[in-house]
Amino acid sequence: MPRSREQNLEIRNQRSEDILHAALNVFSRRGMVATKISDIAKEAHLSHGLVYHYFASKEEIFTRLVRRAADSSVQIIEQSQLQAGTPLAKIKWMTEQIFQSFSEGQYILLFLIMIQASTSDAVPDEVKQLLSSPEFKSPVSCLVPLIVEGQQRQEIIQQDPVQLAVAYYAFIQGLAINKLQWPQAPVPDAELIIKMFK
Amino acid sequence: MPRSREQNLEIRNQRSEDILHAALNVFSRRGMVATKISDIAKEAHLSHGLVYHYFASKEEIFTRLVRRAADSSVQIIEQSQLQAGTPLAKIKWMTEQIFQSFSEGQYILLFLIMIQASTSDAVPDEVKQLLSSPEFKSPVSCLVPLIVEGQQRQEIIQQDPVQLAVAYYAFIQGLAINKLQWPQAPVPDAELIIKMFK
DNA sequence: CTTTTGATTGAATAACCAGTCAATTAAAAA
DNA sequence: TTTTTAATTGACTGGTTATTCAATCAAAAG
Repeated sequence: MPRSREQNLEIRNQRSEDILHAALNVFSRRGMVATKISDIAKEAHLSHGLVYHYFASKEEIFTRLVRRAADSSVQIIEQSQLQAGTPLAKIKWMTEQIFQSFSEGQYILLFLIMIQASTSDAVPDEVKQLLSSPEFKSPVSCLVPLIVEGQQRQEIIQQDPVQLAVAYYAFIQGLAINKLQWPQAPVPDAELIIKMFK
Repeated sequence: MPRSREQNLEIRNQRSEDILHAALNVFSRRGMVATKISDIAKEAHLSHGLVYHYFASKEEIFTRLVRRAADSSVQIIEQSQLQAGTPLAKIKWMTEQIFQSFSEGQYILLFLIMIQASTSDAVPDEVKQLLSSPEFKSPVSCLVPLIVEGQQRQEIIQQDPVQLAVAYYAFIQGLAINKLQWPQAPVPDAELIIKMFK
């Protein structure tokens, strides 16, 4: 008798997780196109044939990771909305969460995948559709209402809220990229970025 | 009789400039690896064979653009040093120059090439050597002395100058990337980023 | 130890693309 | 118009990599 259904399921979950994890590491450093399936297989310590047993293509793997990255960012934003306190306090809390995750190691890679996805023309069509679909909430558009509320309470400077949100998000993206370039460089204090709202 | 030496020289200069210009556009949107020589040729309205008449390889073209980008950034930094005024005023002037160039259109693409060059593992070895060579001055290391001077004059907040420089540069990089994603989004005022030093 | 089933492998194939080169074209001047 | 020379073209070659698939392996249970 062979393995039970559950045992096989567990193996499959484990393997596909291994592959996604390996792919995240390689994609974030080399980009999707420059990454060979054999690079992913090597990183995950398995054969390239097995990668195709679990995923139809390199593009499917990339798309899965973009989905995951989008989910993560939504999660962080939603959690910050649930925090008690003023809008600015929520933004600060969110910033601290993001900075903390930058120092840990997997969320920042998802962040970098997201930057690739939204920056490069050389991504799968499915990714382009995902990012331009109405249900995809960009961090900038999520941030704007919070900023407006803070401005009504006079705790945030009176400036174009979209511009402030763009600047905030640009800063975060820039720090993520910097972290990739110099992993040992310290992440600044959340207060430094919050200053732009005052 | 054929064309004169000068006429041919002019044609060659023009063509190689066409190719570099086209390559800059395509590279910045698709990345080096995802860009085919035929993409560059199409963008420049000439045949792919001609690209090889002027350049030995795709990598040579990319490396040339990275050199150009490095030169541009050095130029802006040096110009800012020549400005009259306090260190913070110099930084502000530099920021304004950079923001202005972001709205124009070719310098920002060089900036994006530089980000690719320093972020991706999939760049030619020559680029890696260039960026790690001692004569290459990174913007961060150029900025640190200026920040230290500003701190001595009490016009810049007393914080780790490297961290401030990293944050400043991250912000600039992030804005460049944002501009690629949403070209119509307004570039913020230089004063917004200067706040972090106060 | 044998059987069963699905995970796993890697040789084989197919598609793509960088880079080459023989042939063509275009411009200038005789 | 003809000649000369260098720019320009695009069919072709070689190497690389995505993807397939027939064969093998490994674990569980009788």
